[in-house]
Amino acid sequence: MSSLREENPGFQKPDALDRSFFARDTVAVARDLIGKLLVSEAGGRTKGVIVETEAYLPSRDSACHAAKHRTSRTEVMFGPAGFAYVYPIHAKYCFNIVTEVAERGCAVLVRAVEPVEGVSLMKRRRGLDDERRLATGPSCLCQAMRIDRSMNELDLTLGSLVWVEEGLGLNTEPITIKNSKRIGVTSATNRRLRFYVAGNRFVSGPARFRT
DNA sequence: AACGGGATGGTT
DNA sequence: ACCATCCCGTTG
Repeated sequence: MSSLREENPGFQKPDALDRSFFARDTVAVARDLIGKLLVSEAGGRTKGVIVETEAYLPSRDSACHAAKHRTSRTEVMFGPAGFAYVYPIHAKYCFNIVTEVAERGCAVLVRAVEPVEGVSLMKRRRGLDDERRLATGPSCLCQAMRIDRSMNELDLTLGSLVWVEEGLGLNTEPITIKNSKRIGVTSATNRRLRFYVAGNRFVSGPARFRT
């Protein structure tokens, strides 16, 4: 009886992207999230432009957590789109957004943002001054924006605590979105399911993964 | 209860 | 290339 799992169409902030955005093909959502704004009001407001994502597909994707078994950990992935799937790994966290229709088991991992608000807060949380490294990498992003396990199963379309907004892009220049193999994934490596802003310095991975 | 493997990230 | 660190799913 988790109230988080209920859909609340009447209470969403105008700014938050609605469920119809997330309830689409996972690759399309991963690609379209590039350039959008990720906002967190957990312990103070932080905001960043999404510059890197990865798609984890509902079928024939052995790297997707939901692929093998439906367990308590992956339960939220089988619910409606627009909910957060936050899971721990190596004593850190990764932030995902559930996609498509319920029962499929798929999501998009947000791997990096370019900080645009709450930079000093991010610096304090990360213990760093180097802006480039504040929210580059999925677990660094979570630490910078204070996203943790308590946000698992949060409805992001409510526009409360954590949500995604329409962005005007990184700057006035047109951006190029490129794709590559997913980082750290050892199976299903034939598919190019990682999307990133070409040449953006806030994208994670070695140099050849950022150009 | 015990075990092994990560959608990591920082260091060598 | 190595490994600290810890959660989770599986196996016994």
